[in-house]
Amino acid sequence: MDSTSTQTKIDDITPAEWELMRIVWTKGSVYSRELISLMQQKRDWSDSTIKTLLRRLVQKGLLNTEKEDRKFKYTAAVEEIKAMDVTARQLFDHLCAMKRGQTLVNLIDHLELSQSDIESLQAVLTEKKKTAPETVKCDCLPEGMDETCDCN
Amino acid sequence: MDSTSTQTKIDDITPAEWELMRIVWTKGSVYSRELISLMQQKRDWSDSTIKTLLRRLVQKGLLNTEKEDRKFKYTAAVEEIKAMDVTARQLFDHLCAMKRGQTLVNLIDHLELSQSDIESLQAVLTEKKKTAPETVKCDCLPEGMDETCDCN
DNA sequence: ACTCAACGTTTACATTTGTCAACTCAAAAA
DNA sequence: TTTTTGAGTTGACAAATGTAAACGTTGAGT
Repeated sequence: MDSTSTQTKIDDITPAEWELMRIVWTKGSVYSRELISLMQQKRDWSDSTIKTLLRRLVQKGLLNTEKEDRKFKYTAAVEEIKAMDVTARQLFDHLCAMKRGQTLVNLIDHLELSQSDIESLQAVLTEKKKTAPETVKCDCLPEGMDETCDCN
Repeated sequence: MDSTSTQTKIDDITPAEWELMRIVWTKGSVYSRELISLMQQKRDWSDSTIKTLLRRLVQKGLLNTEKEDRKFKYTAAVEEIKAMDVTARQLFDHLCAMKRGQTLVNLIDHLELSQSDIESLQAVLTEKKKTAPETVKCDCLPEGMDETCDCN
């Protein structure tokens, strides 16, 4: 992956970068100055730090810049929902397949969701239930070694 | 945080470390040899690499060791579900509060869940719906700046 | 025309993470 | 007893990440 590559590394957003991306996604497009001041109201980061993060985000293909006067206007190069989906899936890939459901239950129990979020979730679950398997096997051990799994 | 600290860094499990932890959690307790051979059936990592990861996991307080003969028996120092929960919450903390529901919908749609997982999810949702707010506000911008939010 | 403030660019540096090779020791085998 | 081998320990190193100072350029104000 050379520096000329404009490959989007959507699956590689660091925590610090998420914070900036959220602002960009929410505002649609922002100038660095605005970004910096908004960011500094949430985190105690220096201007420099933020500029560096911005530069890296552009390199990673997550932000686009448009020169306007002397300054740059930043806009997201990837959809917020897309980034969220990729990241969430990535995380769940690390979890034992057998325990993903429980993790979701705990997560949902902990999150604040709106009435309509809940309705959408119920809808997708109803649909999913029609073809859901009776059980999902643990996939923590190498292929063909499932018998050894002590999963409770 | 000095090296003598045995503080459990449960919120700081790297991808490579997850792979090892999964094996430990699934098997309950394992000797490094077994761990290494199981791991090598999934990843092309050298013995050394795995030993290093193991060492770091012990340092982080995620694995416990028990000397038996010359070798160590490794056991998880934290519960799998606990680690999963913490990690999942951490991830969702990075996402716009307003779009967490949609992300969950997409995630659930993509995961393979068992009948009972789905039932548990439906149960928790039914319960949650009773007190769920009508809407959840975007929390991407600094406090008191919500009005500026362009969230769709 | 001169100076300063605002922006972007370069450098820098400590940590963390992914990956290993080399080394030490004692148990096991020859 | 000498050798081999399996386990754990050290040292290394590059890339990624968090953080930030210093520097260069140019438009705006004096």
